Amino acid sequence: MDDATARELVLDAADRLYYRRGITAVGMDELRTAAGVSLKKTYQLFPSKDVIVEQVLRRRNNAWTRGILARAELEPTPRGKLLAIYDFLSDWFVENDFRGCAFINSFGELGATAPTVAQAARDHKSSFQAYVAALAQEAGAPSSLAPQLVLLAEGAQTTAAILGTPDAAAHARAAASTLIDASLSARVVSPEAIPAEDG
Amino acid sequence: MDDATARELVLDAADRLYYRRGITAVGMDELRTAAGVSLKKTYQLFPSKDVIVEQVLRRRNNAWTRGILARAELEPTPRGKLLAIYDFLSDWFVENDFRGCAFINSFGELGATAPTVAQAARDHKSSFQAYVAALAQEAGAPSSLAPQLVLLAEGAQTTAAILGTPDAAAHARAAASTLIDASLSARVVSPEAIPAEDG
DNA sequence: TATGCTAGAGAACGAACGTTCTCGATGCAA
DNA sequence: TTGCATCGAGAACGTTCGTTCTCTAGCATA
Repeated sequence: MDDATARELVLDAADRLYYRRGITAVGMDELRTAAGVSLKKTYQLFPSKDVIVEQVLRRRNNAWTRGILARAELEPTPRGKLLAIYDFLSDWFVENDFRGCAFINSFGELGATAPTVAQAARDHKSSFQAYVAALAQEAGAPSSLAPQLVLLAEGAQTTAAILGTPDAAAHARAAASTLIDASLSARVVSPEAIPAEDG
Repeated sequence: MDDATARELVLDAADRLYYRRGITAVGMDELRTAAGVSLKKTYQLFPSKDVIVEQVLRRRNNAWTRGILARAELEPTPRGKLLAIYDFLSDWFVENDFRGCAFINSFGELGATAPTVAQAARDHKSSFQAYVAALAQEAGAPSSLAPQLVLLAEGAQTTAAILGTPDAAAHARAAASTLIDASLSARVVSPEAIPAEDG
């Protein structure tokens, strides 16, 4: 078996199992069985379980970013791209194996004892914050809007996970829409942001 | 030593240690040392670690409810009581040992494998939802408001925990204020909700 | 066919867990 | 003082974990 494909098999299985049951609850033996890669080979490819966890989280972050961007591309306006975040969440929440945000979960599980896990969660959340902030600025909103929209997205993820209510995404979307409108109507419009009128 | 005080010592220490480092990371030996109660006595008072976890979460829920209600009592209006939630969060986030919502954390850690933990998290979150819904109704807001305010509170807790940014509470409060105002100005006013005017 | 080499299955190891057991010290009633 | 019940400290037990080691089967090459 190719090393690259073995690596992928391990990370695929680890992502699935860790997300479903938690990181601590899944031992290397179970991971090996699920991945179909021998324990020896697994330890040749990854020096320790910690490294597997780290790489799983990095892959999750990439997948999240790709998903958000793909949804945003369907929308022409910054406002639409911002609201697309909650459409992305809505699709995610109704998936059968949805169990909340992997970064929030792993932070709760290991954040206090595993610095790399805590750092991965921070990186993920702050890159999401930066993305929302850039879009909000494009939309001409004051800088206070972005952190508010982020809170709605984060709250929707934990609420949908714990209470099992996928409609948290719709509530978040409606609130976001209200906040965007309020921030745009209240802003001080800079001259160059006013579109030129023809005629 | 009295049984009741021993029980309290164990639960106090368990609450502190579990919250700081996670439930799985704290063994019974460390708990016994921190509580100053012998292992034998601990197992006389609690049949298993699971039961300790369960009672710790119940106590946390009670403390949360008391804290929220105490803050609300300072405010005369339903609107003020709703915003008091975020003032409560603000005070909490700047505490030295703040590490997020214990229910979100323990759900992420054990929710998938320990049904009683998942249930405790659900109970906590749904009782908070009911509290916010009652206040929103008192304020005369449509039923769509409460879930939105809840998302802000949940998002603020995870964001403040992971990113270490206590200002998440202020962002949530500002957003809540906007959402409350928007929902009240847009509502269909029932006749008896209009205050009588003198003169 | 003989010989290295590789790789997989799973045994083995040391540590840590939750829980139980042992044993010596202590306190109190008679 | 003696006998007895209780209690704390920590050893012990069985299990599980992450990680390493052993052993055997298969395979390519001479």
